[in-house]
Amino acid sequence: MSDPFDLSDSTSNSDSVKPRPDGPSYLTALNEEQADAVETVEGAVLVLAGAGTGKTRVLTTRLAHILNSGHAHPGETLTVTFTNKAAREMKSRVERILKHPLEGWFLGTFHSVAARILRRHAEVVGLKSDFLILDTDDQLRLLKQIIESHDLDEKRCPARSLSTIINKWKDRGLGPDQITPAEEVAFADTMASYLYRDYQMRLCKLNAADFGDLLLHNLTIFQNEEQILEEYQQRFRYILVDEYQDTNISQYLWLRLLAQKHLNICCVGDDDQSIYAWRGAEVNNILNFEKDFPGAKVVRLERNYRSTSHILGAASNLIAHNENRLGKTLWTDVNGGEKVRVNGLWDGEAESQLLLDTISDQQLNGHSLNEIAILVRASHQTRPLEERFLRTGLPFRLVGIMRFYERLEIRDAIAYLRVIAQDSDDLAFERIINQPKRGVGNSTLEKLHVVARSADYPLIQAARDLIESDELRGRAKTGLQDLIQLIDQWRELHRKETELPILAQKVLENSGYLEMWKKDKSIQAPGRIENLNELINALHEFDTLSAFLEHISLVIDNSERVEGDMVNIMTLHGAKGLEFDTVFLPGWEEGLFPHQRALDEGGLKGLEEERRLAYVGLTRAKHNVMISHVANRNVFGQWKSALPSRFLRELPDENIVETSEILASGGVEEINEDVSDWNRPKLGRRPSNWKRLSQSSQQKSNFPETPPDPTPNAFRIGLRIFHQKYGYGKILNIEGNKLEVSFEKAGTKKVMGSYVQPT
DNA sequence: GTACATTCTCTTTTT
DNA sequence: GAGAATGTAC
Repeated sequence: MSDPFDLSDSTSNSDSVKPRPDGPSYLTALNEEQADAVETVEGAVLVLAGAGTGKTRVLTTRLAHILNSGHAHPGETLTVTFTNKAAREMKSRVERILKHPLEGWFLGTFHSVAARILRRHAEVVGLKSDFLILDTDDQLRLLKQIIESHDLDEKRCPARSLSTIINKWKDRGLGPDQITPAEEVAFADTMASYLYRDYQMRLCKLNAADFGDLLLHNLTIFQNEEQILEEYQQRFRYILVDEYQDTNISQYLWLRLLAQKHLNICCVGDDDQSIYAWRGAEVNNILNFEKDFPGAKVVRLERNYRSTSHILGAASNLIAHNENRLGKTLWTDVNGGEKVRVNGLWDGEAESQLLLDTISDQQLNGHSLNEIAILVRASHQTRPLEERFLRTGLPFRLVGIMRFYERLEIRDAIAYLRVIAQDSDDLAFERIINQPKRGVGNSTLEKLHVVARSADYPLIQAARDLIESDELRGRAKTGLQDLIQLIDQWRELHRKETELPILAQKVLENSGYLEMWKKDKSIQAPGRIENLNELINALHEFDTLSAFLEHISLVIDNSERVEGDMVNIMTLHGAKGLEFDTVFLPGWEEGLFPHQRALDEGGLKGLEEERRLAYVGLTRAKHNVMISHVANRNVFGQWKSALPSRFLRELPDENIVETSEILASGGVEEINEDVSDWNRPKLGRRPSNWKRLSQSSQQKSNFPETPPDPTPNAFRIGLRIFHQKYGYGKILNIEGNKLEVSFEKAGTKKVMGSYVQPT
């Protein structure tokens, strides 16, 4: 069975390889450019590797070659990737080439390597080596508290915006002291840098670091303690970097500091696949490489071993519309193949249906479902697909959409464990204090905060003190007392080195947390209990609680079921680095893809990044691509009419086959006019007057999701109608396109005529 | 003061 | 359609 996560090149490129009688066998499988990139061991090397040109092969072979040829011991190499998946893959492939397992080297994500270094020198930046790594959710809670503590209006100064601002500063390597007045942004009357400083102080008190801190603290350590920097510079004789186009400034500075001594750095990347600018990635890092490392060797990999010429043609033409790129010409000698299919459909329902039908056909024709992927722009697009898959009974897996460790119940359970591990973990304590309900509400919590703040000690300590005093009474007091007692018991178990699964089991049972979900009769509850059991199960793999907590904060991998033959559903971002026989790309509509927000916030740059995303999507496919767009999409429970994505216009006719069930009168021509005008109207603002060519999909499905017919209904008073949300009702009055309706269940409401249907 | 019901706002992508 | 913020009932 094929493994969907196998990053190996689909096609062996042995046919194109000139015989290379010299050197070890792993080198003989490379083409000329690849071999050049691998064998240029000394000095700085930039490998510009287009999609499907054997990038991973080059990186792994190069590392194996450095080790095998005696240039360095594993401990003298540093290899950084962006995802744990990529790191794992790289490790196993290098070990496969060398035919023995390796230990003690630095191979991992930027964040995990930085965390490892930071733990060794935490005291330099005022942390203890067992500092806690906060994830996005924790960070947001903390910022919210800080905003509240300064009596700022949360509506006008949302924690989310502040986190974006602070993260951006951190991505650029700027600590609170480096924020110049010119850097200050409009947030709460230029209080952002002040709040940033406050936030960092809070983190320090909590003995915690957020994702950005891992790199930023590393930089501080390197800049302040020269001998520590030198130690690492000396140690890392060879540095390898994957996905260099995605590095942000602090990662870039980090790499540059580390590489300064030996200057043996090899970065692999593709500017056309840079899709993380929103996260601070700086494409200039790749564009400036030769300036940063004078005399650097640049190797271009342009021979594509993955896709057919039609797919490559479509992708190349699309990406050629970007102005900001180094420019590469991918080529293949695999000619022909099937053209890229483009389908216009009436609504999301019809789209899902078409996808499922096509997939069923492929399955009948003996295709492996593992080799099929549906790549969406935004994760909420997966839900209607899921429902359709479940109804049809076709197996599927969601890759990276709902991360296991981000689930509510898992986060709660982990919070319990965190409280056991660290007294100072206020965030975790706050999370579990009234979960399950034990009568400790907001006002009690506020009292705890006041005490903790004035005495400058952890929340849990404040709880202990308040129980002793007369401040609390009733259920708040007993509830809190019981909780503290339980925590002390659990800590005792932990001290006695109770096995983690047993400890967790006891925690979940004694706390009543498990019971809470057992009593819950919502549909999700059984699934949550299952997840909790899965968590207990996962704990078997860890010896200590702190090892587990470290794992979850950085290796937030999904516990996906990889086994079995299933269709892969994931976001375009999540698909980078993967490849499949058949790729479905639904939702190519203006506003969704390119996403309106990317355009609003990023302008032309935003558009170009969206286009790169489209390029990434297309180039995942080996043999078949099917793109689809719909005329009506239900966003938010509201029907919006949508125009086909401008990207469709950028695919050459000779590489595509277009079929459409819809016909636009007005609107579609407008999309053709001026490609450089990125500022399109918002999704559905302009009526597009779609006409359905076939009624088939409407007849097939009489689900309430069916969008309103675009032709105006002849409403009259007394007509019985159906509304999606309110159900059946009678029209009482008509004012323009607004109707006053007396609903059978929901009472009298005013609704838009376009949202009701005559029955 | 807490728990429950209701309203209101957002949803791009992630280590 | 969910999660949080707000309002209302104990």
